[in-house]
Amino acid sequence: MKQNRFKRQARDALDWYDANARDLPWRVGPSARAAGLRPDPYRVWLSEVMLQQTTVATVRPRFAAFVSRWPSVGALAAAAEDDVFGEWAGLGYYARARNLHRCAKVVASDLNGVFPDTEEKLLALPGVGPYTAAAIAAIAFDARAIVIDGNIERVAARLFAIDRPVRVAKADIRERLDRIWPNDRCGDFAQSLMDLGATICTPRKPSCPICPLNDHCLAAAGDDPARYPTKPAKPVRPDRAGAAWALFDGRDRVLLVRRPPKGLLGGMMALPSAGWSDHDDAPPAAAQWKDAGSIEHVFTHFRLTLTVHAGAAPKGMRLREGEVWADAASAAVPTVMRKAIDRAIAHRDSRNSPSPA
DNA sequence: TAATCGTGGTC
DNA sequence: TGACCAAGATT
Repeated sequence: MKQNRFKRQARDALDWYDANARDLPWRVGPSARAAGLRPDPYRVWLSEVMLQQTTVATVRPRFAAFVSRWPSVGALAAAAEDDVFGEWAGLGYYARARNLHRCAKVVASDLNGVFPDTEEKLLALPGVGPYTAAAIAAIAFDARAIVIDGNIERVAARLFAIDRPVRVAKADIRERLDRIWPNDRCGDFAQSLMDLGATICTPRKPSCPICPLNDHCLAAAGDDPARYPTKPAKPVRPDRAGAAWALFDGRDRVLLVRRPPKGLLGGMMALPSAGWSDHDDAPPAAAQWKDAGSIEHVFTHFRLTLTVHAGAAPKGMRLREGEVWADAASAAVPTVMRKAIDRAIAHRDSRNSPSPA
């Protein structure tokens, strides 16, 4: 297929994409794409939100679970917020789950269930920032939007040999990308650069010899393509410590409370805990607390050592406001809380049936 | 603007 | 083992 309407960089990337695009559940296949079929905006939006700072491998099964349970934006909008949080548990960045549900409600109620087809309107939706707005516009609607994610930023920094840190070179990168960006197949071009970044133009040890953009790449012409993009040094991660209390009833259930709607683990169910975030819970009432050991967890900006206390609920105990009993082994909670609950369960079981040393 | 916000995989 | 990294948004 001749594609003379494209600049050479775009033509080469698109040709490569036509032969090598990753098969992903939120995309349409090559034959459907050739027939002019576009992907479902709902699925594009959902995948883009899930993929924010999250790997394809992690998203794949979660995306399948979401679209199976909620096949349309209307279905998602009609869901209970708690069910959305439950499906999101373990995915991280929990503000995304809240904004996802808010966005679904806006689209379903105010926009008749139809996603906007322009960057500007998409940008107004909750949880949709500059990247996601451009990605949806380009991929779902083939609008001419310049899509810049971490992959494309890296590919561009190498293609144009941009020496300054990407933080300060953002406008320059956008300008240079604009010059080679096609006027149609914008979504495919964006995804071609993302696939290139994920499979060939990787952060470490890029496979320049097999790259379709090798002939155009200023970094590849130099002696160390991997030195682009330049990144500032990361700040050190401080240590924090706290306590969590796992109160069990007699039937393998554990007491959970809901975290405040904003901030760390916002809106998610969790063990009562204190001392490590800006929110402290009071310890529940137990006849006696036993030290169940501790767990470690690494967040984006600190490391946490959480001391876990395990106890049994007093007979006839009544739940206070916001407290619930949940099956300890299967409760939908953030990973740090899953570790803590598992630690408490292990402690309880080791006490009940000591294993041989 | 810079800080905040999770988690799992890789080398 | 620890540092880096992944289809960023919000305030």
